[in-house]
Amino acid sequence: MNARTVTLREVADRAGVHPGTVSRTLNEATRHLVNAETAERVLAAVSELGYRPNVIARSLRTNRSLTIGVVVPDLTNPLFPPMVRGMDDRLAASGYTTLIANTDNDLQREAAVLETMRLRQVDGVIAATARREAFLVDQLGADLATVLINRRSEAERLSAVVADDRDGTRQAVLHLAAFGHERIAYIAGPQTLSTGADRYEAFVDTIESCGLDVDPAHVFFGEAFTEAEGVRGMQALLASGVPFTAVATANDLMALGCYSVLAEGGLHCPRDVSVVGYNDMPFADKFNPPLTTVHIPHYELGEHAASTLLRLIEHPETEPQTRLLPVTLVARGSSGPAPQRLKRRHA
Amino acid sequence: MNARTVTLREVADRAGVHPGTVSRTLNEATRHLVNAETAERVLAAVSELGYRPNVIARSLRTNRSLTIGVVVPDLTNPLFPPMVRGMDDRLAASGYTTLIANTDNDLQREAAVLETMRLRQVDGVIAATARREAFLVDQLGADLATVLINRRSEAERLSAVVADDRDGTRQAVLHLAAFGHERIAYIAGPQTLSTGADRYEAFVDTIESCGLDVDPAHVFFGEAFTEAEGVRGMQALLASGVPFTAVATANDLMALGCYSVLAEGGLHCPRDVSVVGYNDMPFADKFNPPLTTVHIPHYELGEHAASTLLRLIEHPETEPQTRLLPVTLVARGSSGPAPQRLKRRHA
DNA sequence: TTGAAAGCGCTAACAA
DNA sequence: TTGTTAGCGCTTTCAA
Repeated sequence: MNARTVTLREVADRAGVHPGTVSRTLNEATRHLVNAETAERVLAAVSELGYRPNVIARSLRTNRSLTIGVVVPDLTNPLFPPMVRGMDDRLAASGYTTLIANTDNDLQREAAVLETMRLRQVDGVIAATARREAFLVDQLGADLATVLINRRSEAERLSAVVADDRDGTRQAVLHLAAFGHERIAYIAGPQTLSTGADRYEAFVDTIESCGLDVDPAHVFFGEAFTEAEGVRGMQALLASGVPFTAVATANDLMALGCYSVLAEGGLHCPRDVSVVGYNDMPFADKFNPPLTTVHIPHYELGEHAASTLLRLIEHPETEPQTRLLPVTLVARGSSGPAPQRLKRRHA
Repeated sequence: MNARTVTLREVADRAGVHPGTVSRTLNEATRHLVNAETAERVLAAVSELGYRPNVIARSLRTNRSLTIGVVVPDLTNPLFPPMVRGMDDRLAASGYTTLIANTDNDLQREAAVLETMRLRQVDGVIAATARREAFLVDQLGADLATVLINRRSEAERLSAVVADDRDGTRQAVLHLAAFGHERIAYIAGPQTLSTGADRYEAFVDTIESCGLDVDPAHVFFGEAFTEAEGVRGMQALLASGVPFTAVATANDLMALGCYSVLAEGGLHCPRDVSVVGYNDMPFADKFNPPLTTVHIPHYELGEHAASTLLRLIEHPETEPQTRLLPVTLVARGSSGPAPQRLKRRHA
């Protein structure tokens, strides 16, 4: 702290009142209890002395830190900054401050991070980690207001705000089907993440609802939502020898991985193979070709998660609810009509 | 807070010692003052009761919040997440928690954000805002440990960690010169930001040191580091009618803006015009063409800023110092040999 | 090596 | 409407 710390007591002395009165003047909820004239005198003293309330002392007394913990796998993943901003903007508007922590999808770090947040007495937590095992769920929820984002609660015991992954995948597949594609491959995300599992299931459902078949050779299960896994996926798909004219991916980075394998193999996207991503990450429109993908309202997800959490803090007895936000397919250059004749797709 | 809050006093009771002893046991610095056996008993009680120290109470007492404020213009700008992670990783390792706030380059928000941080008794601030006017400088520094990142301190009164913008721009221009370009245009960033001004000055210096001239018609001053300004810049450059074979930009987004104008005008990059960006933003290698640009060690900038701040907090009397981190040109597909013959570059 | 006591700055129940 | 009082949970001087 700096030397120039003015306390409530000093303000009280200056205004010739009791510290309690100053406190009452400064607090919205109790301001009405104090005489207008007195309040004026207090406020004058406050500005003369440049008084700023000590939030820490207040928190100690009130047991509310006005702080919310936000847990993300990695802020560096372009998905999360918009979400976080959505939360922060909403929370800041209500006087809350946001504590952001990265877990790198590591359970140990996740535990450590949550511990830190508890120690800091956060009033609530928004968790953007997508792991399906109910690790957070067990720890939190019961004694800390918690909202999940981008991940449903398996047991439905926690409130969640998620994008409609099933519908998004459905739109992606229908988009390809409308282009006449009948052999559509899929590069799935990790099935340990709810996003990975949901999207894969929706893929299967939609393919079948189109009267098409899911050839096991047409599905690759990535171990992470990364470009490298996209590369592995497309390589495996091509190596299988089973022809396809389009591939849907569980994530834009994977789609990017497909791009490079296709290019290396002398295959043109979308002329030879259409590619559809997922997420509409920033600059997806700048890629070569511009990526057709499913847009997720990241910022709004964040906002809704924040609102939901705020409500939960106000009314702890609220029933958990899952909020599903709509997504939209963004058609760009990476998808087009199915080739007339199926050629072999070997690299 | 939840019902299950165990206090120091309860631990003391359980261990049959005085609260002071528990405190001493739990604090690194004073642990040696307590008998090994006693300490063991205390630690046992701690884990039996699941005690967690109340950080807020500690802060109130010690006047240290173990919290650092980080001020960025906009977390959504891909520059900042890696910086923030660099800081956070370093700070977390020392037990500090990071409070991130966005200003949107708005002075009012900046003031509000800093006020919030003061109220929260942050132990220090890292400011990543690049505005040149010494707004923060006036407010901070004197009474709060402050480190600037990505921006030098005009008066050199604050410590700063910056990338070597002059050298980066130099490298970019020399790269183009080595390709035989003699008419090199420049799309500059806002001159109100130190990054914008430094890079522009380095551009002029380097061009001249190459024995070339800076034609005023070859320079466009963007009002923001955005794609839209890149578009405006390239349009202006082409409209001027003064031929050029390459353009350096103060920022990757601006380079992206150039791409679209060139494409619209039927000009090929790099065959007709080479383009060089700045920052090496994520996925710059995925653009069409892959962008030649100057790589900045964002993560390391963050780490260094954090280390510098930590040192400053430990030793407040340290002289302010500016740390310059090296940058490197990354040659990719958007730059190539100058066309043999200068053609008119009208759109 | 440990206990006692005071107090960080604030809020809130109670009294006046 | 205001003052009084107590105390949030912790650290830290001082004394033993």
